[in-house]
Amino acid sequence: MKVSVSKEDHLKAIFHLQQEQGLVTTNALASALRTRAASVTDMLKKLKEQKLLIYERYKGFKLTNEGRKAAVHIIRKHRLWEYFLVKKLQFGWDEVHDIAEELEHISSRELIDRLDSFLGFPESDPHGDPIPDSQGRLQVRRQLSLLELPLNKTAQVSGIASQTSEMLELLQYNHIRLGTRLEIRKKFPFDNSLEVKVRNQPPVTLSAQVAKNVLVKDDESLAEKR
Amino acid sequence: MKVSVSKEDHLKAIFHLQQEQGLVTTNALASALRTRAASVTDMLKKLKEQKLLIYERYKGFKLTNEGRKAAVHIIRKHRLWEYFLVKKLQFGWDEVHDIAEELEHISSRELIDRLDSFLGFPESDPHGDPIPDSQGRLQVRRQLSLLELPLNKTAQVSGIASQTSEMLELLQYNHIRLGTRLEIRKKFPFDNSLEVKVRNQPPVTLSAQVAKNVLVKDDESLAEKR
DNA sequence: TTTAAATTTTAGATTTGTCTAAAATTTATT
DNA sequence: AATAAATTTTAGACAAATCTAAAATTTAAA
Repeated sequence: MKVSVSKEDHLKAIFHLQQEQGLVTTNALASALRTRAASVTDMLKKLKEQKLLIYERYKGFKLTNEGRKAAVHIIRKHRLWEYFLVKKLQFGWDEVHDIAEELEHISSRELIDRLDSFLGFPESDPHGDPIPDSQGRLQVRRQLSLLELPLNKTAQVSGIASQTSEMLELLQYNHIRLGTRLEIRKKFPFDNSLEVKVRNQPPVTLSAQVAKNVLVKDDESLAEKR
Repeated sequence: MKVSVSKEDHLKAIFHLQQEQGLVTTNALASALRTRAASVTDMLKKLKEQKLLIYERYKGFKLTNEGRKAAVHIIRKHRLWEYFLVKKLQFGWDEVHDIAEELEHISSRELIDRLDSFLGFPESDPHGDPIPDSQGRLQVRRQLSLLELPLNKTAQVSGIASQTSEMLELLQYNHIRLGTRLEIRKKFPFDNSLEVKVRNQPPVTLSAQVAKNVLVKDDESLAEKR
């Protein structure tokens, strides 16, 4: 039985939700894929039949090893194509997602491995997300609070813990939002405040209270996944 | 209404058969696409509805201007990707067809125009077939026998009319096969034999009997198509 | 020009992926 | 614990692309 485009989309979405939320629900998956819960259920059964998913009705589901491997390979393709589009074809990093969304379904493994080599085995895509290698190894970047981030390690904002509008305004003012890459230049033990540097911006100081609520993913945790 | 992958395959096949055979029949199309005549009929109706095809039952069919334009664009994509695969990813020219067959269905026009530019606006793909430009202009190369090819005009072997094993052995020995580029250096009126030059090979002499059965496409007929 | 053969089309089925509406099940709340 | 609310699944329908078998039409041959 084939792994269709739609099945690949489901695998990928399940993988991402598993990473972000831990557990995945039918509804969450449906809304991530902009489809209906009933359609998701249908697909879950098919993926189960292909042993890509462990699934029991009403009891939740998660990827098998094989399913995870398939998902990681799709992510590898997506990110390599994004890198290609930006670095070789001069697209802006914000223009490439939809095109990569199509390219990721091209099946040839040989193609992808050669593309990888042609691009010089890049480690992360234009958005800073790590590119799995040809063995399916993916650097995992765990989420931590900005307070815990070591000095001078670049990281990417991956979440805001407490979203009061006052806090968002403050972050906005300092050019910090989801996806922003930044690093800590200085830590002040007196009040645990931090000096933070964002690319193309002057350094800014954040209080511990704010920093605690800014979640980031560091770029270099080399934990091996799968 | 969308133009699905399958519709694109049909448009492309119709275009190619139109070029080679002049008229296209339901059966010929079915066999080119390895499908059944009934399925082709179904698709013809859909293409007609989208005004990509002029079609009346039992009376044959041909592409409209719009249909031809769509077909040429798919061919453009196919050939640019082939060029990319061979020139940038170091694939052999004989390994790229199936991969390009998938890539040609990626929809972004922007992508293709940038790819074209990245590749330096190549004029023909690794098999020597001309690449349509972004306006859909396509150099047409007509097929002729090697006997009719003018002196010192490069051409590419596009077919062997009579495929006896003796003849194929002779051609093999002289490094001539499908896709080989060659030109005629000398014509001997006495017996109509020819001296032929293949790149990286010493010149060889072919009898008229052989030359008559070697079909080539010359590189320079600049007739404009659509 | 009738008949036979080949081609093409229609009719009806099948598969895949999707949907809505209703039923089943689980989770949360009095 | 009983009921309400939310979630998930089933049942049944639909569109797209395909198929087989039979019917319609055209072409070729006797």
